Amino acid sequence: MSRRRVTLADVAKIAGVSPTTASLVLSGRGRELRISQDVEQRVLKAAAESQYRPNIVSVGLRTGTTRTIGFISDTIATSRLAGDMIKGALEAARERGFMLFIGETEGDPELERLLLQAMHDRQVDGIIFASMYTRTIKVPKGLAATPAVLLNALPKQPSPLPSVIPDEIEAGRIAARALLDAGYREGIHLIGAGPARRNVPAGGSVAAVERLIGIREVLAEAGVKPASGHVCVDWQPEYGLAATRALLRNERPKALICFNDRIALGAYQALDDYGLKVPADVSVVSFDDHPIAAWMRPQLTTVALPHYELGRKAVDVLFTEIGRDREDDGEEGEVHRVPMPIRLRESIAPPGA
Amino acid sequence: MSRRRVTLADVAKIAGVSPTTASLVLSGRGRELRISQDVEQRVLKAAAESQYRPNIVSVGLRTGTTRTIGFISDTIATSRLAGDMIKGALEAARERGFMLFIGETEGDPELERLLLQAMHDRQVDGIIFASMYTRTIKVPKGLAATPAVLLNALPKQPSPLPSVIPDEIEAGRIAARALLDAGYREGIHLIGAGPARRNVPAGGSVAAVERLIGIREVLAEAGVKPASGHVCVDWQPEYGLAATRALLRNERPKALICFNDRIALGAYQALDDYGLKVPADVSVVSFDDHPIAAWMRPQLTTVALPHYELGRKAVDVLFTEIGRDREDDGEEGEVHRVPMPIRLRESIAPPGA
DNA sequence: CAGGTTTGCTAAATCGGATTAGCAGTGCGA
DNA sequence: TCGCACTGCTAATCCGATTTAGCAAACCTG
Repeated sequence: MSRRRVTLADVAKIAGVSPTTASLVLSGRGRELRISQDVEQRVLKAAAESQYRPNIVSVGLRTGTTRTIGFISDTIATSRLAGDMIKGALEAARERGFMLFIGETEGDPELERLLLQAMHDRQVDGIIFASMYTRTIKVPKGLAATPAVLLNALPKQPSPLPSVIPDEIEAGRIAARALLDAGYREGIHLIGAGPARRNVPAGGSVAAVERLIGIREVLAEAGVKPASGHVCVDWQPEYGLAATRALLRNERPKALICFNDRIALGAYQALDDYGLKVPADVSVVSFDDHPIAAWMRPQLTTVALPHYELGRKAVDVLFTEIGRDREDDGEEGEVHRVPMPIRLRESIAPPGA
Repeated sequence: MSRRRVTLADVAKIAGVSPTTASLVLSGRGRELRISQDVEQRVLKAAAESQYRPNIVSVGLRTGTTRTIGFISDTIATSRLAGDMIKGALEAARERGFMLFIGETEGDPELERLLLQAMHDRQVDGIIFASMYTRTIKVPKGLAATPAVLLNALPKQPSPLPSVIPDEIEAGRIAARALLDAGYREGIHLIGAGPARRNVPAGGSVAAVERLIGIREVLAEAGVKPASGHVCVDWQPEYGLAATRALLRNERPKALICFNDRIALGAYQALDDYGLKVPADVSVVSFDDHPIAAWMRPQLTTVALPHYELGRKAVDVLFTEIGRDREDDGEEGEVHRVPMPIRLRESIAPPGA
C-alpha cells in the first residue's frame, strides 16, 4: 500500500539528469545557472508526474530553515478569544507556506524554558510569544536566539523584541465617544476601573490602564467627568454584578462603561434586579466583543478585541524580523498597535429615549 | 551574542572520543555496546557542560521520526471548547516529548489536502484529525499514510482508523436520570430534538441522535414518555428561545431537557418572559457545559463535553497506533468513548419545591 | 605460543536535499 | 592551430545525527 516517498534522486533518475541539475531546476535557479530548456522541461515533467515533494526535514538540515514558526502562549483554553488569535496567525503563516507549532506555558517559567528549547531543537524559524490577555511580561531568556515577536504583551524590561498589541487607548476613546455621540453628558459611570487613573485592578493588565486613559481623555475634552468608577478585582460577571448593585443602591446612572463584556453581563443582571431597562433607562457600552455580547439581550455594544488581526499582524511582523539581517539594528522594540473596532448593537440609546 | 549550536561532534571532541561513541553513550546504548564506564562518564560530562541538545531535524532525517504530531481540525475558533481539546492533546504530547503542529481546514477539502501534505512534508509521526463538534466525516485520502486518529468524529465509510468521541448516549441517560432522580415523571419536554428518534436536525450531528437515544432509553425504562419534543434547526439561543416560547403558548412544562447550553440560554429567556422561575417552576438540564452555563442564573446543570479528556485520549490512542507494527491488523477502526460527567448546579429542583 | 574470543572503540555510509567547485564540449578570434 | 571564453551539466561536500561493519589490543585456552 504505502510506498517510500519520491526523492529528488528519483526525479533526477527519471529525467535522466544528475540530482544537482534536478535541484537547480526545481529551486528555480535553472535559468540563472544555464540549464537548457529541454532539460528543464524534463525535470519539471518528472517531478510533476512522480508527485515529488521536497522533504522539508532534509532541507531544514541543510539550510537551517524549516518553514515553521513556534507559537507559545500562556493559555489557549481560557477564552474563546485565544482561538481567533491562533487562527489569524495560522492563516497568515499558511499563506506563506509555514506551519505553526503551538505550546502552552500556563505561566510556568520552567515550562516556558522547556518549550523554547523544544522549539529550538526543531529549528523553528521564529517564535511568537503570546499572552492571552494584554499585559507586561518578563521576556524569557533564550527567546532572542531566533527572531521573535511579543503578541498581546509588552516587555517589562526594555527589550529589542517588537510587540503587537490591541490599541486599547483608542478603544477607550471610541467607547467614550459612543456615549457622547448618543448625547450623554452626565451620569456616566465606570464599572471595572476608575474613576481616577490609579484606580485599576492589580495584576498589570494593560487593558484597564489604557482603556481608562482613552475614556478619560475623550470625556475630558468634552468637559465631562465620569460620575463614578468601580474597580473590579477580577473582571468576571459576579464582580460586575456586585459593583453595579453597589452603585444602584445610591444612584440612578444614565450610562455605564463596563470594562469588559463579562462585567457587563453582571451589570445587566444588576440593572434587571432594579427594574432598569437597557438601553431605555441605562445605556451600556463595553469592551472585548466576547461571544456572549451578541447573545445578551439587548445585544451589547462593545469595542472588539481584534484577536484574529492580532494573530495575523504578529506573523507579518515576525516575517520582517526574519527577513532582517541580524545586527542591522533597525527600529528595535517597536510596538505595533492594532485598531479595535466598535460593534454597534442595541445597548446604547439617546438619553430619555 | 548568538553562537552556533553545540553538536554531537563538539561533545565528542571535548570528551576525546569519536562521534560514534558519543552517540552510543547518549542514546543509552553504551552499556549494551561495551563502552567503558570511564568513557561514558566523560561523554556525559561533556554533554552536560556544553549543554548539548540533539538537533531533532537531523535525527528526523536519519531516523524518520520527528517527535511531532499533526493536529488538523475543521475549526478551532468556533468555540472555546476546541481550546480544551487542543490543550489536552498538547499536554499529553508534551509529556512524551512531542510537539503539535496545528492546522485548520475550515471544512475545505482542498485545504485539507494541502495541510496533510504540509504535515507529511515535515515528517510528522502521526496525525489527529479532529472535528469541533461530533459528527461523521469523510476520511480524506492520504490520512492513512501515517498513523492517524479521528477525534470527535466517526468515519462515514468503514475505515481502519480508530476514533475518539464523547459518550453521548450515556450523556443522554445521565441527563434523563437527573430529572428522574429529582422526582419528575411527567411534564418533561425536549428542546432541540425529539420526541421521536427521527426528529433530529439535519447535518449529521452525532450529539442529537445519541443524546436522544440515551434520554429515551432511560425514560422508557422508568415508564415515562417525553411530553413533547422540539427540533431546533440550529442549536443557537434564538432557536431555543423560539422553541420554548412555542411550547409555553400551549403548556406549562415541569422540566426541560435542552440539547445544549446555548439552547438552554434561549429557554431561560423564554421562561423568564412567561414569568416562570428556574428551578422552582421548571427544572432545566442541558448538555455541553459551555462557559455560559456557569454564568447563567440560576447556574445551569449540564452534562459536560469532556474536551480536555478527548484531546488527551486522542494522543494516547495515536501512540498505540504509532507503536503498532504496520499490517499487524489488531482491532481496526475501534471507537473509544470518553465519559461525559454531569455538572450539578442550580437548575434542577424536585417538583413543587 | 598459535589461534580464537572478548573488549572497547571508530571509520564510513546514510538520510535527502543545497551548494560550491569544476569539467567536458563548442565556438571564435588571432 | 592554439588559447580563451562560454555553455551546460555534474561530482563532491556538507548539514548533524544514527547505525553497520569492522579493527586493534588484551585475554584466554589447550
